[in-house]
Amino acid sequence: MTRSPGENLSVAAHRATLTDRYAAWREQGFDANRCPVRNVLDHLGSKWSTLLLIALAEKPMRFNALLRDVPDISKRMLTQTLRDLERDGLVARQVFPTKPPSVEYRLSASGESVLAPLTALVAWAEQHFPEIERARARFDSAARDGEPQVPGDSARPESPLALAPLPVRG
Amino acid sequence: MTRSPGENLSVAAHRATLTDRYAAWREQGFDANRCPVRNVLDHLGSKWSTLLLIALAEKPMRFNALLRDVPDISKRMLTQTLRDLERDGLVARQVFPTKPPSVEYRLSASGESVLAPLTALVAWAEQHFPEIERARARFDSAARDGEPQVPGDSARPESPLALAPLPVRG
DNA sequence: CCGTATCCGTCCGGATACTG
DNA sequence: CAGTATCCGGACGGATACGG
Repeated sequence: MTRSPGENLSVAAHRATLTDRYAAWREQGFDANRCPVRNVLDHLGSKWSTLLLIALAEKPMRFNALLRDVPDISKRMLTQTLRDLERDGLVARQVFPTKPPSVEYRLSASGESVLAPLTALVAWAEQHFPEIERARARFDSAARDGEPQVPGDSARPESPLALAPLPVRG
Repeated sequence: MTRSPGENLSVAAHRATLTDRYAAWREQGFDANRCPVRNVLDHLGSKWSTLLLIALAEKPMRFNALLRDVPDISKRMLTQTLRDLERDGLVARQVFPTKPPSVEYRLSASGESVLAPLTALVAWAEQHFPEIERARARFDSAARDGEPQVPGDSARPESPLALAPLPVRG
């Protein structure tokens, strides 16, 4: 476990920020309507929204272009996700009265501003993807084997100096 | 619309990165199993995972402590979300053989490393939350009014210099 | 205390067909 | 071209009861 002090400091800073924000939401009663995580990130985390934002990051696109570009998305979900993004003001929809009509979708200023944190998250995801796959494989095989006690495996350190036994109330 | 050139450059950089990554996934046939967005971010975007990561960022916690701390989550969902996070290697589960047994959950090294991009996204969400709420209100009221053509409203600029009319093929 | 098991309603999301 | 309408299976997610 040789970690650079810089890394630790950075982690500590993020930890402090998140803890602080978390406390702030808590003071507001954790109202789902006022908690940005539950209100904004839930949206961004929906199945197709990030993929659409990334697709639109390159250039404005029309409905069927997006349909071809983003694989496996259905018309229904494309419409719905675009509507949600439009409602949140991240994507602007522009209709051209041609015949047949054409509709173009583009990132708004808000939509462009989310690219920065999104890029960071995507970079993290790509970087840690192999590690995550390994973790999943380990977890799944351990589950299949009935999670036996592997003597040499100190990955899950059954700490001997445990918590004090809890007083059993009631 | 006075935007600093620095902001524009930054947007351009993120745009380029995302476009590049997107092209890479496309070359791999966009296999859902190999696309980090669909594979990793879908998980992080699930209803409770980010909230749990933030809660655990402060300090390791036990099951019932999390249950009290994160409002509105049920036992079922807490168990399930923690399992998912554990499977992905973001959270480590440690059992202490006390009586009654106690279980502690803590961020793993991976889990700590995700705090950085997560903090960025949370910060974005908090910062743009008022703007998003305004956008939603505008969208909803426009929908109620049957989306009429408002003369003075140049928010949705029905651009006169539109795309060249599309050649109607077929 | 830390879960699992079960039931059950809701909504997500795909397939298909139809419209302006 | 750009959607809407409808159907429908299955996953999500809460409530409750029970187990180690």
